[in-house]
Amino acid sequence: MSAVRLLDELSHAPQQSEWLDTILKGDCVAALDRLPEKSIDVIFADPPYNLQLDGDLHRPDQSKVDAVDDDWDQFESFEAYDAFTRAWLLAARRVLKPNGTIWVIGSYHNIFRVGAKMQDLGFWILNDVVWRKTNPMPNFRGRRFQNAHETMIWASRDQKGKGYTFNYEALKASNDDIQMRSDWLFPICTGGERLKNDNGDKLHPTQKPEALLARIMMASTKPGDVVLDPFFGSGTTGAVAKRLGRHFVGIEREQAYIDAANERIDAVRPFDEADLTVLTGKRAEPRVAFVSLIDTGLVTPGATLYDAKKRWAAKVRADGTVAIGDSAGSIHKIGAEVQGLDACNGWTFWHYERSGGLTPIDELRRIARLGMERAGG
Amino acid sequence: MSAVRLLDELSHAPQQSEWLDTILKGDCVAALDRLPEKSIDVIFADPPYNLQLDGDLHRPDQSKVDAVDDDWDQFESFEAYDAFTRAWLLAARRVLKPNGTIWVIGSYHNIFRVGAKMQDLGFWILNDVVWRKTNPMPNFRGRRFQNAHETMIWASRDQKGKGYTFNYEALKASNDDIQMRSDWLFPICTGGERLKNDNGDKLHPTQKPEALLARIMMASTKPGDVVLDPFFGSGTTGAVAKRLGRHFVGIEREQAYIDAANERIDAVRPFDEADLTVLTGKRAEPRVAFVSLIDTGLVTPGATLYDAKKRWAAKVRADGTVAIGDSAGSIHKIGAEVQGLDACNGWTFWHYERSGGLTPIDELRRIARLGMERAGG
DNA sequence: AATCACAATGAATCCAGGT
DNA sequence: AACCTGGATTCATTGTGAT
Repeated sequence: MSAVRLLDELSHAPQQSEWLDTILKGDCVAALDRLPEKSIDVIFADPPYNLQLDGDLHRPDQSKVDAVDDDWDQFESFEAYDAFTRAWLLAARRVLKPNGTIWVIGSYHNIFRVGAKMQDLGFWILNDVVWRKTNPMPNFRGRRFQNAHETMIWASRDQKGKGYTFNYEALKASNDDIQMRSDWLFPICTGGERLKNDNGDKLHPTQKPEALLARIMMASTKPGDVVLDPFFGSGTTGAVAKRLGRHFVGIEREQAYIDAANERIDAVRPFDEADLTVLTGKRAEPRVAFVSLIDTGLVTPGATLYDAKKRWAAKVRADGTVAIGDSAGSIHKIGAEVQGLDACNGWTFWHYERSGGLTPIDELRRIARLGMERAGG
Repeated sequence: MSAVRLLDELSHAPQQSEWLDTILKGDCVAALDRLPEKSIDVIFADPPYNLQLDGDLHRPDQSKVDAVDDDWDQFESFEAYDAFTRAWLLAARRVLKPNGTIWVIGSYHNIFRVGAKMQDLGFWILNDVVWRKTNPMPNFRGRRFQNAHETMIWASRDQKGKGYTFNYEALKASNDDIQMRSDWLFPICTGGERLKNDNGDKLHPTQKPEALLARIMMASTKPGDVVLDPFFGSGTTGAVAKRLGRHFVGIEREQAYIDAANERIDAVRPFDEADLTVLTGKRAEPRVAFVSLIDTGLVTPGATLYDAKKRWAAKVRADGTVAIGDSAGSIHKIGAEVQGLDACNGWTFWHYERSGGLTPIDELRRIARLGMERAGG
C-alpha cells in the first residue's frame, strides 16, 4: 500500500523500504536530494511545459478553452525555466543507476530547452519518441497546423551507459514482428481513465494515458525495477508500475494530487507475472489525403478528373484541391457542388483516364495506402 | 536559368536580379551577410547534424553502413555547434522579412540545440512538425527504437510576427476537409529522385524528398515568394520552388553539389500558373460593411432580421446598425448581446425572410461582393 | 432496448486591420 | 504603441437525454 512520506520524517539516511512505492511530498529537487544515489532504474518526468498563453481562446461555438494556466507552469523567462530544468535534471541524474535511463516528455514550448540541457549535463540521447495523438485538440483559429503530438526524449545516464534495459525482442514480437518505431499512436486520456474532482471536472490538467506509460515501462524496465516520477501529478506512473510489477517512487507538491494518486494506485490489481506481455497500441486505419497522391506522383497538377459518365471535368491543382471554372475545393466539396448535393465521396465519384477507360481515383488511394501501412497511418 | 554567383563578383550591394534563382557559393554566414535585409519570405534550413558516430557502424551482414561522416559534419563539441547554430540563425534572421517564417529540420542529435537557440534569438515557434518516414533505415543493433522520424521547427521571425503566410484552407481541402496535423508521412528520398554521382553512389548524404519541400511551400508560401536555403546541398529546395512557381536562393560551399543542383533545377519544368492557384477562404475576401448593403439597396432601413430559430428579431436602421428594444449596435454586437456571448458573427447569425424561409444575410454579402468585383474592387 | 441528436471537452504559446 | 472592432474558426470521443 502506498503512503505519503513527509521529508521531515526522513532525518536519517532513508532505507529503501521507507520510500519504495510511496509518494514523497514536497519540492522535486529537495525530495530527490533525500534519496540515495544510484538507486533508480528508470525515471519518467513530465515537467511543466512553460506554456506562454496570451488571453483567452474560444472555440468556434464561442465556448472557452480550459487552458493550462496553473501557477506551477508560470516562469519569468527562458533563463528561469532553464535554471529550473538544470536543477531537477542534476538531482535526477544523481539518483539514477549508472545503467539507468530517463524519459522526459514535453511539447515544442519546452522540449528543445530540456533536450539541450540534458545533453549539456552528460545524458546520452538514445531516441526521441513521438507520441501521436489519435484525438488531439484542433487548432481553433486555423492559423497553424493542428498540434497533434508530443515529444519524449529517452536517454541514458552517460554516453558509456552500456547495459541499459531495452526489451527489443518483446517489443518487436508485440508489433507484428516489425521493430518498434520512434512514433507511437495513442489516444489522449479521457473517459473513465481520467480522474475527476468532486465537481466532475478533470482533477489534473495534464494526466497522461496509462497506455503510454505501459509502452515505456515494457520497453525500458524489467519486472521489479524501480521507476521514479519527479512530477507525479495524478499518479499514472505509479498505477502502471504497480500493474506491471514494477516499483515506483513519486514526488508531488500538492496534497490533493497525492491523495487522489494514492487512492488510484491502491485500486490497481497487478497483473500476474505470467501475463506481463506487452500491450499494443491502437492501429489506426491509414487515412489517405488526396494531396498525398500528388506527393507520390500518382496524380500530377493540371490533370483532369471526370465523373463516371464524363458529365463533369475537374482540374487538379498543386495545392491538392480541384477546380471547375471559378469553383475550387476538395474532391468531396466539388463533387457535391456539381451534383447539387450536400455531400459526396470524391474518392468514388471522380475518375481518371487510363487506357481509354475511366478508373476511380479510389484505386490510386489503394495504391498509396500500400506504402503507408507499415508506418501505421 | 540558374547560375553560380561567386561572392567576389558581388563587390557592390547586390541587386535582387543578381541572386534570385541562383546558388551563392561560399560559407553560409558570409553569403547571407551579402544579401539585403528583409528580402526573404521563407527559409528552409537543413543544417549539419553533428552526428557522433563512435567508430564504424556495421549491418548484421558486416557490410559497412555509409554513414554521415563527411568532415563538414564533425564538431569539436556542443559549444562549437551552438556557436555555429547561433551564427547562421542570426544571419538568416536578418534577411527574413518581418512577416517571414523559417523551417529547420533536424534529428535528436541537433534539433534540441537548434530549437533552444531559435527561441533565445527571438524566433517564435509556430509548430514542431514530425516527418514520419514510411521506409526508415532499421536499427541494426536492436538496442534502440527504429529512428523513424525527423523533426522540423516552423517559426516566425518575431513573437509579434503577424501576417505570416499559412494556406490553411488549401491544406484542409487537400486533406479530406480535415485540418492538417503536425505529423506528416512521406517516404525517404530513394530511387530515381535520388541524385547519384559517377560511381552510382548517392551524391549527397541527406537529400530530402521533394514531397516534403512541396508540402512546406504549399503551406507557408504564395506563388512568387522567395525561398532561401542556406544549406542547399543537392538543391531539393530549388527544384521544388521552381516547379511550384516560387523563387529560390541557395547557398552552398561545395562545387560538386552546386553543379549537380544547377543541372537538376534546369531540368525542372514549372507547373502551369493556373494550376498553382492557392485555395483561400473567407478571411481573404474583401471586407464588406453591413451599411453598404443598405447603400446598394439589398437591405432597406426598417427591415427585420431574425436568428435561425426566430427567437430574436432586430430592426435595421439607416445608419447600418440594428436595434432590439433599447439596444442598438452592429450586427455582431447585438447578436452577441442577445445570446449573452462575448462575440458573434452577425453575418451568419442574422437572417432575413425570403419566400417564407429564412436566409442568412451572409448571402447578401456574397451578392454585394460580386457587385464589387464587377466594379473592379 | 436501441438509436440518434446534441452537448461537452482536451498541455493552445491560435487575428488582422484600422484609429 | 495601445486600443478597438469586425468577424473567422474545430476533431475525436464521451456522456446525456430524448425519441
